[in-house]
Amino acid sequence: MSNVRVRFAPSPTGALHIGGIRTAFWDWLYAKHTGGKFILRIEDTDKNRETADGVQVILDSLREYGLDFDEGPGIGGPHAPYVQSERLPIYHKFVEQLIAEGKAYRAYDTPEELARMRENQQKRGLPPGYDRRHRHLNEAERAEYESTRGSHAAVRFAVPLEGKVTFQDAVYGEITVENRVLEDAILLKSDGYPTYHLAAQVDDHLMEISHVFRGEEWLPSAPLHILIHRALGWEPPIYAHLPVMMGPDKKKFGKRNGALGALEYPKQGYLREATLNFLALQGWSAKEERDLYSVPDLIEKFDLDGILNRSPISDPEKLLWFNGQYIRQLSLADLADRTLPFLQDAGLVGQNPDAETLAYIGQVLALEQERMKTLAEAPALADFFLLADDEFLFDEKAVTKWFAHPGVGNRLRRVRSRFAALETFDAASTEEVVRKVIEEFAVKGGEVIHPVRVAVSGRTTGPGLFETIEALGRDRCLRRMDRALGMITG
RNA sequence: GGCCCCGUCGUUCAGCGGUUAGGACGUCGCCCUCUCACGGCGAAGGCACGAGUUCGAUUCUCGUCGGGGCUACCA
Repeated sequence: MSNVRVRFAPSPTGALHIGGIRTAFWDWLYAKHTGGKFILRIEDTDKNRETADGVQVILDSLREYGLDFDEGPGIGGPHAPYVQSERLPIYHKFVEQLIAEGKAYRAYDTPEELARMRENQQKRGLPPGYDRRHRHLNEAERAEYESTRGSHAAVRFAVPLEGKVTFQDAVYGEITVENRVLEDAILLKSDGYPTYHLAAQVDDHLMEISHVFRGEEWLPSAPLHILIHRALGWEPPIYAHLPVMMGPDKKKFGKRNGALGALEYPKQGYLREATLNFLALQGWSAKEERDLYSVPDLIEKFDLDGILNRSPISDPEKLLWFNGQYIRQLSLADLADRTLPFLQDAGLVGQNPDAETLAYIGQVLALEQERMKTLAEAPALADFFLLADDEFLFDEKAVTKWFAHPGVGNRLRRVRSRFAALETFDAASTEEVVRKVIEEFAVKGGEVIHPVRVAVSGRTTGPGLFETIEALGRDRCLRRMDRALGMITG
């Protein structure tokens, strides 16, 4: 049994983006790898940014990717509650303790005063930051502020004025920061809610978190967090700051530069195992020349040592490649299960397909599997299989290219009548027919094969012609060829 | 501006003082072939720059340049 306890601590502010899934996945992997626990904690301390369905989106997203947690909202655990807004008294208690020990102080500044202060600093070319004006108020001043503004005071951390903080980050190595560059950060907001700075430290300690995986954007405030832990008399957890994933524009990957919400990827036809494989490699490496890893592989290989300290630029093409790889690995039954909803959404299959339809879909997908890069491409790839014989569309270019050749009508007519007379109608027998006709007319294979393909599918690309013909069946092929014959000019 | 982090093909990841600098995606070419795709083979393409240290630097140190993050009563 390991003592590793990692937590994923998102804020319920809307769509959990794909970077969040990467963090959660790495937490989960590390817990699985070490036999530790994975904890979910909701950091809802900013009621302004919170969305109504925020928590549900987080829960849904984690479930979508199979990232089950051992403790958290809904399932509880030894350190419940796991929602910060339900832990307010806990934070208040520690804030009181810090104030009593002179390690934090009440600050009465109004937002306007702070804005003015920053404005002045800017004007004078000084680095912006709280000037600690309320840190050393005398008794009379404090009493005065307390009586006039006491009800909306904030509590700030009294950063030691001298010294420095040194710590070992699991990813970035030794980090040293001088205390004097640190701010007297707000611990408790005037609305009674704690800031991340306080709440996360208190909870990480109380929940016995051993390793904190979080974005690199937190690196600058890590020393502050360590100072807070120490002020409370606690040993800080091990920090592993993760390189931020970047978009194609080399900016933090987000909605603005192409990142989709975690739940959007499956909707667009991406397989969870492909997305996870891709995400695992966004800033982590097993230090070998390999790309394809199953989730069990990753559980076995994932370690702190492989986490890189430079930000990867997310490449959508690579994700697409992963997806194609995983689609091809799918069993036919699994592929059909997962693709059916896309076919239904496109109106190509009804809501309750019968066994015969399901079998046909399986047959069709077997032919299209190797050319699908996402599940969402299935309708466009396979519509001609599923649409009625007089309904599927003929590609205009295909028609002008192949139906105008001299003699094409005669060749097609002969194929059609031979097809009609065939005893068994399958890929082998129809190919034999077509080859024979090619021979009889003494033309190049394409002069027969391509027009037949366009006739039965309406297009020039797709699975092998004879497999297509077999899947379609004789009746549909004959009707389609008749329809095509009506369009032929050559 | 200040503080912090980073710098190997277009992208990504190996390399950890001596290598023809390797794999993958993408690109291009060839093969397979009824098309498309899959698959196979091959090609182009990189150590940001400058000083040091060293017999020898992609690898160690410093500087320059470049990129990123932070600088809220948001996380």
